[in-house]
Amino acid sequence: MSEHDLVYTQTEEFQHRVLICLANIPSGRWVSYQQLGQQAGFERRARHVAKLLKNLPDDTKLPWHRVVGAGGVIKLPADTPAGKTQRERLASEGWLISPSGRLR
DNA sequence: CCGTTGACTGTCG
DNA sequence: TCGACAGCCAACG
Repeated sequence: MSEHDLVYTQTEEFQHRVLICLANIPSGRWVSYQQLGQQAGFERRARHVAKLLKNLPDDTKLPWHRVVGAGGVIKLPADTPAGKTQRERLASEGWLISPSGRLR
């Protein structure tokens, strides 16, 4: 057994908890990167939450589209595949999206 | 060890 | 409302 098997790093803990919280976000709601990090127990890692989401496999069933910027603003550019997917999904869950990306 | 890099954020003008 | 900017912090080269 290697030392790695014994040490649950901060990073692994962070990723594990964030993904669990992500899976629990109900349809029709959104959370900011920062809020998701806080729910997972990490206060100042909004950017790391973003990085984690970015690295998710394309075929993941996790609701990554419900994670947006503070105040409910979509951060992914509208002219990218992921950006379009996010807008489509949020719209299908009842959100109106202003040109600037703000959810209503 | 150090500078860069982000699906970020709050403050300021 | 919008851009610039300073914090943020692990990962990378």
